[in-house]
Amino acid sequence: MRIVFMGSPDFSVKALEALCETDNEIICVYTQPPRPAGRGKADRPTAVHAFADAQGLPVRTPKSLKKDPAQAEFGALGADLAIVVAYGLILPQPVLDAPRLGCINLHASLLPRWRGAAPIQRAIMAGDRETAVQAMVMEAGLDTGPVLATARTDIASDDTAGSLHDRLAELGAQLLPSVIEALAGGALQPKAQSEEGVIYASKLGPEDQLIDWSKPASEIDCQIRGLSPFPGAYTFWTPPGAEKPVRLKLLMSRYEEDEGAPGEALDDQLLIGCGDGSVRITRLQRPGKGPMDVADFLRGTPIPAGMHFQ
RNA sequence: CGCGGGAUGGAGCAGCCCGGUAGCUCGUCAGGCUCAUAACCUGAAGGUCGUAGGUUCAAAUCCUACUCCCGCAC
Repeated sequence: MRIVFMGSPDFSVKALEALCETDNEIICVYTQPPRPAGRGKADRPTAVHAFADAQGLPVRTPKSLKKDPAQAEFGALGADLAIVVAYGLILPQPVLDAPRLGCINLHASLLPRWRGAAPIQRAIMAGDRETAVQAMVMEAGLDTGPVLATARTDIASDDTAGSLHDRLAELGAQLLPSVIEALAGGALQPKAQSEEGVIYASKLGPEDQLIDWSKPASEIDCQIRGLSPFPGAYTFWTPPGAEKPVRLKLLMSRYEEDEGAPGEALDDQLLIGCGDGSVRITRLQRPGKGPMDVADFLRGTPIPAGMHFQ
């Protein structure tokens, strides 16, 4: 089949890789245009862009697909199918209708739960015990289409957005080829999503990152792991001798039942009291430094019981 | 020319402002204590202080350039 692939971040690359190993023809790769990113403000191509270049695949990076020239170019490809994985642009109806077999989206949640931008992080932050990567037929609505296939996975108490992301990307990559094959043979029955349990996974913002120590420990633990390693949950802490508090990113934690004042260190091993219970921090990052295990951090910077975090 | 932080034995840090013997916590190794230990005691090894220049009697520390790492709403 002649397939158009549309995707942008790391998560999409796994799927594209898997696609490359099938005998389908990838006639074009759509991805977000290079944007100023990272340190030097330089325009950086997306992960998918870089991979496609390395594979010698043709790449297109329209800013939008709402206008006609872009839509006409898409239509002119004469694709059988479009595979969309975390592309980041809305596909208008004319685009959805262009490929002979339509557009298939790979989404990292158990729909209709966590439709939208940040399903992996939101699932962990909400304390979900299970999630999935699903293939669905795309419609005009945001992640509303009927589901074609599902690969489930449990969320462990030590999962982070990073570990879950990698696992789901892998599951998605495994799932995709069989979905395409079954679809080509007409053997797949799309199943409409339930109308109950619809939740949208809104984009992550700064208000999601700052830790409120008065919240229950279970929530804070999920917040820390759900935002790790990116963008990271943080708290403010004043180093000994310093005047201003600095941002401390907390990257890994474990829920504990010990009770204590919110934001206060309950021992010298970074057990921090919360509104209900406490969390043991096990990995963190201080400004200007790389991520490190708490044991390393404490060697250079002891945190005695009683110290406070904001 | 976007802004800011950082680089010091194996790990994590202090020292730099106010140049003058390389320091802390831990790890490693040896010995001791102990029924025993990741516990405790004693001792030892291990660093061209990111790189290249400059100033100086003397530079981790002051000046200049460079490299690499990190944060700034992916």
